[in-house]
Amino acid sequence: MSDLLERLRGRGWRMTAQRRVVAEVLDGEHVHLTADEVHARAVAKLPEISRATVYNTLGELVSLGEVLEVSTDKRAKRYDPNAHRPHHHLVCARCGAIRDVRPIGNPLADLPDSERFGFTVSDVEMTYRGLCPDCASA
Amino acid sequence: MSDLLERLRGRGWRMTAQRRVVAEVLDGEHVHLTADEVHARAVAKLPEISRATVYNTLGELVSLGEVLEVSTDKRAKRYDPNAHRPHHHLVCARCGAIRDVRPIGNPLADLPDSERFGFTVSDVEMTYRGLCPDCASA
DNA sequence: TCCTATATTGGACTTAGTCCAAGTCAAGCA
DNA sequence: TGCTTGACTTGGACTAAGTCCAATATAGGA
Ligand SMILES: [Mn+2]
Ligand SMILES: [Mn+2]
Ligand SMILES: [Zn+2]
Ligand SMILES: [Zn+2]
Repeated sequence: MSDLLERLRGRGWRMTAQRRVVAEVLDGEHVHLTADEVHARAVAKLPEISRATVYNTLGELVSLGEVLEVSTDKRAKRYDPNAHRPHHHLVCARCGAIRDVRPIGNPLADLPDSERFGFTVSDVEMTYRGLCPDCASA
Repeated sequence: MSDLLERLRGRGWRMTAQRRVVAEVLDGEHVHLTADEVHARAVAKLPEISRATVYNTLGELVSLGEVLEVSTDKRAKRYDPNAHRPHHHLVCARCGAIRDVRPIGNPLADLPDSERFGFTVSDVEMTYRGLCPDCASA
């Protein structure tokens, strides 16, 4: 994620301890944390970081296209650092576990003109639901 | 929607003025109202109906499978009476207009085993995004 | 018509998130 | 290296969406 920090510096960002910590927390694959989870992990590394700064930083990262907001459940938004390789999500209906998935085919092409109601369709978001191995065997 | 009222009576529901009004408000196609919108329209017909009752009734309808909860934007949940014919949604990114759509093919089959991570996948929810005719021409 | 389990109500409470005025500090410059 | 300053951070107040509850009302069966 230090390439992320580089890109941000390139865009004129001041490199503060808070922003560095948020970027660190958002590192890895299958990472889909809520703002409060990001805050909790950030506090572990930098105790004085505020909720407001976490929200600010996440919002900035989203509007720069470096992080995606996903709303797979009906609760808090989740923040997904895997923004540069398009993907969809598979969610456990019981425990909430989330995985990144890449279905085959092009779902945009599967919406016939007669079902477009004159819209200019540019994007599709898919959420698969089911039970993860742990929850299925319990 | 009076067949809905019949089904509810059959399930032992007391038929109150409040429940009748909520059911009336949720009538039609392409209906995707928030709880507050349902409440506002219900108040127009039955001024003394409370927010709590609207939430209670919507929750009951959802758990009976008569109404779907959809979260197409990141704001309030929307309530969709079109629960008996499976469908997906097409949302205008600018004004929020929502249409019911039926893509061709079976998106469940498009998720290869190697992308299932051992999950038992049972369902998929698709949200197409774009601009509605009005917003595209503005 | 009466009775009572079921439904409704208003308001307090919670959760997720936004906003702001005041204080702090990163980074360019002397 | 030390100043300066505008960008950044902070805590707390505020909002929106939704839940919960004790008190009250009523649908529908006896
Ligand atoms: Mn993801
Ligand atoms: Mn719908
Ligand atoms: Zn699970
Ligand atoms: Zn529109």
